[in-house]
Amino acid sequence: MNGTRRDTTSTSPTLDEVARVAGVSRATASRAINGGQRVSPRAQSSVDAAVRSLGYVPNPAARSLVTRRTDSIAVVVPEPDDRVFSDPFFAGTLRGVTRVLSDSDMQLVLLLARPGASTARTLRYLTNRHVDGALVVSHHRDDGLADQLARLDLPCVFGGRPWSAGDRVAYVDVDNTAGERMATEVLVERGCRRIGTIAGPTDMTAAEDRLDGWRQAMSAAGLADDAVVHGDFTEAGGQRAAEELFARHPDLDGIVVASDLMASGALKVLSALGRRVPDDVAVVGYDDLGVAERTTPPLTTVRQPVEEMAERATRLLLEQVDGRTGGHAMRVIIPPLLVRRDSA
Amino acid sequence: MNGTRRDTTSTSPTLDEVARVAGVSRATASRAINGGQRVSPRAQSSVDAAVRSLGYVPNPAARSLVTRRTDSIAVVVPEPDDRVFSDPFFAGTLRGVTRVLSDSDMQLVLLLARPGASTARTLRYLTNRHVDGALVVSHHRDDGLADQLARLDLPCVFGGRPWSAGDRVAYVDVDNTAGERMATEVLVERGCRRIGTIAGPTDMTAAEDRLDGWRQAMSAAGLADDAVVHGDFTEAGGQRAAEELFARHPDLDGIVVASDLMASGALKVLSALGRRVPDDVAVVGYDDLGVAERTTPPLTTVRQPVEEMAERATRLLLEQVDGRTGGHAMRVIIPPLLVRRDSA
DNA sequence: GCAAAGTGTGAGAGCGCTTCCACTAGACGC
DNA sequence: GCGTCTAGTGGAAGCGCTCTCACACTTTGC
Repeated sequence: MNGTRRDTTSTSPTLDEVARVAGVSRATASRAINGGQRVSPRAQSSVDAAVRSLGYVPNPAARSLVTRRTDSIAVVVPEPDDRVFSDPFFAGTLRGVTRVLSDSDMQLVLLLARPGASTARTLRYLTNRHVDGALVVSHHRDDGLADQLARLDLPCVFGGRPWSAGDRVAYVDVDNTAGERMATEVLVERGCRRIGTIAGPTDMTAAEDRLDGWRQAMSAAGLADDAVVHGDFTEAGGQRAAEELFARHPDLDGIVVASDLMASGALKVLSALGRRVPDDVAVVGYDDLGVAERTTPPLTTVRQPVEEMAERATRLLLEQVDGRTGGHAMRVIIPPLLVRRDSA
Repeated sequence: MNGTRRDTTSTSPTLDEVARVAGVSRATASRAINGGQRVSPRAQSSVDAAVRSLGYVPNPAARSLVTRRTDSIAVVVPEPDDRVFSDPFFAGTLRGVTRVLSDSDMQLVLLLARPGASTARTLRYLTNRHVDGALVVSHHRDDGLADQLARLDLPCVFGGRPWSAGDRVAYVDVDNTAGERMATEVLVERGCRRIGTIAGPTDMTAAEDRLDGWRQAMSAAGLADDAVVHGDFTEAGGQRAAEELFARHPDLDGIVVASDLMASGALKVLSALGRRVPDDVAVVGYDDLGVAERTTPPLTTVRQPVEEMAERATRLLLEQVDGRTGGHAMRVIIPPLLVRRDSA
C-alpha cells in the first residue's frame, strides 16, 4: 500500500498486466477474455497466452460492479428448523439445483432464514443484487416472503406453489391435486367404500391441494368426504391423526395419507389396532422419497419427482436471469407418478 | 441505458444520494454506515434517517472491490457423489456451519466439485477472492486440493485431517486413534480374546487413524493384531469384509468396525452365520450418526460430534479471515465419545 | 497563553473491470 | 474511383464504494 506497489503478498495480476504482456489495450484484452467478439485471432491468442502465463483470473467484484451480475444464485430456505438438511426433500432439491448449475458457471449461495429477524436480513441480502436470482424452497408457509420478493424485481422461482402471490411469481410444482386424486382412485378401484384421509397442515399449499384432490375423487366416486383429520407431516403426527381418525370412523376400509411419513405412523396404529393392511384397511401415502419402501408393508404412494422439480425450477430461474423469458411469471406443473407397492 | 438515466427499473439508491439527502459528504456517509467511527451524533443520525428513507443497501460488489472482502465463505465438497446431501455427516456439518455463520453476517457458498475438470474450476473460483475463506469437507482423499489451497494463501480450514499438507493447513478432527482405541478397549474389558477389525479405505486419514488406534489397543492388551480386512465405509462393503474376516478367522469373539454402516453390514453376516451379538461376537461401530440406534442390536459405538466439529472449524476459519490467528496453521482435535448400547 | 493533541469533515484518488465511442484500415459495390 | 460497410482497436468514462490525507476546529496540558 505505502510506497512499493508490489509487496510480499503476491498481488494477483490485473487485466492491465495481461494487456501489457499481450501487447494490446485493456479493452481488447477484456473482449478477448469475454467471448472474443470483435477480436482478431492474433490478439486473441496473445491474450490467451498472457492469461495463461500470468495465471490471470478476473476479479469478480470489479466485474460485477459494472455488469451488474454476480453469477450466483441463492437457494433460499425460509424458516429452517434443524432437520432441514437431513430432509430428503431438501437434499433432492439441492441435488437437482447443483446438477443444473454445474453446467453453467453459476454458484450457489445457501440462504437460511431462521424465523424472525433473519428474514429481514435475507431480504436485505437479496435486495441489493448480491445474487442474480433466488430459488425459494418454501416448504412451509412463507410469511409474505413471496409478496416481498415479487416486489423486488429479482429473478425468482419458487419450488412449490407459494402461499400468496402465486399469480405474480414463477413456480414449479407437482400437480398435488391430480396426485391425490390418483391416490384416492386406487382405493376406489380396489373396492374401498369408506375412505378417510389424513391431510397435511392447513397452512401449506401442497397439503391443501392434496386435500382438494381427495375431495374431487371422492365426490366423483359418489362417496362421502367427511372423514378428514389433519396432521403435521411427521410420523408422530400421522400416528396421532390415525388414532383420532379411527376412533371417529372405525368403519374405514381405506385411508389416503398426505405424506409417507404420516402414513408410516398410521401403519403403526393400524397394526396396533389389529387391522391388516391392505386387506382390512388399504393405505396410500404421498412422496416416495425413501420411507415408502421401508415401511411394513411397503407403501403404495405418489411420487414427487423432487430432483426434476429442482432442475426445472433452476432452469426457469436461469432463463429469467438471462432475460430469456417474456418477463411474466411462468409456472411449470409436473405430473405426479403413482407407485404401486403393497399397502393398497 | 439509452438517454434518460432514471429508467423504469427503480435504480437502487447509491451512497451519493444518501450523502446528498443527509447533507454530508460521501465519506462521512460511508463512515456513518460502517460503524460510525469519527462521526458526530448529528451526522450519524441524519445519515441513518437518509438510509432508512431511501431504503439504501450498500452495493456489495463496489464495497468488496475496495475492501477485498466478500463476507462469504465457501464450503467446499470435493468429489461429491450424489449421496453427499443425504449423508448425515454432511448434513451435520452444514448445520454446524450455518449455526455459527448466522451470528456473523457471513454467507455460505456451496462449492461442489465433481471429479475431474471441475476441481480446476473450484480452485479458480477460490483463487480470486470470490470468498473470504474456505471450509473443506474433505471426506475423501483430496487429490492434492489441500496442497493447492495451502499455496493459495486463502484462509482455509479442513474438516478432518487432510491427506497431505496436514502440517501447513488448519484442520479440525476428532481423535480417531483415541476413539478406536476406546472402542477396542470395550471389547478387551468384556473379555474378548480374539478381536478383529474391519477398517476403512486406506486412502482416508480417518480410516488409517482408526486402524492405528485398534493396533495400539491390541498391542497394549497383548493381543495379536492380524485379523484386519478393509472395507469401503458402506453397508455392502462391510458385509463383504465381514464375510472375508470370518472366513479367515472363524474364532473371532469381537470385532471393531470403523463405521456404523459397515458394522450394520457385519451384523447381517453374523446373523446369517448364526452368531449371537454380543454373546458370541461383540461388535463396536464408529460414527453414531443415526444408523447405530437402528441396527439390531443397537450398536455400541464411538460418536463423532460432527456439528461441534463444523462449528469449531467455522470459528477457526472466521478467526483466520479476521486475521486474529498468529498466521500459522492451527488445529483442533476433539475427543471422541463412547456410546454404549447392546452390541458390546 | 500557546503549543500539542484530538475530533470531525470533505475532496479526491483509486479498486479492476466493462463498454461506449471514435477512429483506422481494408473489403466491397457501383 | 469514391463512398459505404465492417472488423478490429484503444482511449476514456464510469460502476459504487472505501479510505487516505489535508484541513478546520476543539479540547487539553503546562
